[in-house]
Amino acid sequence: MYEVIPAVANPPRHQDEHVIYRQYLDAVGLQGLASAEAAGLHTSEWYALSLITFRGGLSSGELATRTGLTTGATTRLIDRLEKAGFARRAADPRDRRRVIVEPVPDALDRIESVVGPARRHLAEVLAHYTPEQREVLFDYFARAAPAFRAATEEIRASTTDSRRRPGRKP
Amino acid sequence: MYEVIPAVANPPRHQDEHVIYRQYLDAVGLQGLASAEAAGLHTSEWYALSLITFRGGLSSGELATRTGLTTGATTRLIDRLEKAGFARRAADPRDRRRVIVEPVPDALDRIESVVGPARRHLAEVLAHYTPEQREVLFDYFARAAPAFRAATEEIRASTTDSRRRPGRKP
DNA sequence: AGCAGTATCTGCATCCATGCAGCTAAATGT
DNA sequence: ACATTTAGCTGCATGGATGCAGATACTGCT
Repeated sequence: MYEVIPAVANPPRHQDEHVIYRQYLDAVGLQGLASAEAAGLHTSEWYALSLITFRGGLSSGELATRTGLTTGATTRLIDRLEKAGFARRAADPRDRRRVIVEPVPDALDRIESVVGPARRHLAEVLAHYTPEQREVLFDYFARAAPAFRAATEEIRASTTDSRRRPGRKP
Repeated sequence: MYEVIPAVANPPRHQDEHVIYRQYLDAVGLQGLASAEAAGLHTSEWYALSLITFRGGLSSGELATRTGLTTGATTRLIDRLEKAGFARRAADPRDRRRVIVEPVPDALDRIESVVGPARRHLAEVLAHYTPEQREVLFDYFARAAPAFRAATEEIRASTTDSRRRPGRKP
């Protein structure tokens, strides 16, 4: 993550930070996974829901592109999200072929209510910083989010080869 | 997450922080997901690998408990991790029935090398804080990780009912 | 030694997400 | 008007993860 920084000085602290950060990211990731599962969402559904929530709405095709699924699979994915009440389809007035997938706010809150209680641990952690320190933390959160999104895009872009589905036959 | 704090004063900033934090967590989660996929890992595999990596090694049974899978499914899971080179089985000298699953360090580094480049975005973000500010940030990372792990456990514990596999029938 | 309990593995069946290919509706270009 | 392209949906087939139940190997107790 930041071994990019000139390695000239590589004091023990550096290594510590690396490990700490890695474990932190891992912990956040697992918590997200558990949350998704608690909401009854599979990975791709959670991923898709995040995307449409962040953008406020996405067309089926855009979603297909972003997730890397075929349009057919995406249709099914939207079906599932819709059935579970997390998203709904809306018509695009500009282009009547298109389908805009929107998040359903109530359902999102529903997730939050499932996950919220457990997150009091986080609240406790955040609570014991001074206002100035919180300032720093939230500055980081605000800056890091786009950075993570950029990293995600790069990682996904490089994963078109998908070692997981090797030429499965003609 | 921290709406637990007395809601008496609920200034706009509060709401902002909430949104910022949520989007941040989401971004981190998606990045993790993308990383896992880039490494050719499915959700449960990634989850399991994180667990054994954090603990340095876990028995098959413990892994089954933690993941919520049956022992049979866990065997298969370990098979896949082993085949992919991310973990290996080791004998427990104390109890020869048991199998200890250990992470393979090289494979972990392999993941890091796939994901690392994209994370330079994060490095850039972290780089522009002063040492004092970094101190605060890493203090948070170190404290938040266990908090997330605790939250994860609670969430999973409450998800035994799994609305996803409704009485599927004899 | 024998017996009960425990840890893991294996065979079988099932479920479900996904790819693929063809289809219809709508937009766009000539 | 007609042809072409684009967006999304549906039928069919496949693969892979998982549960379940029984098999096997080992431990610990008596």
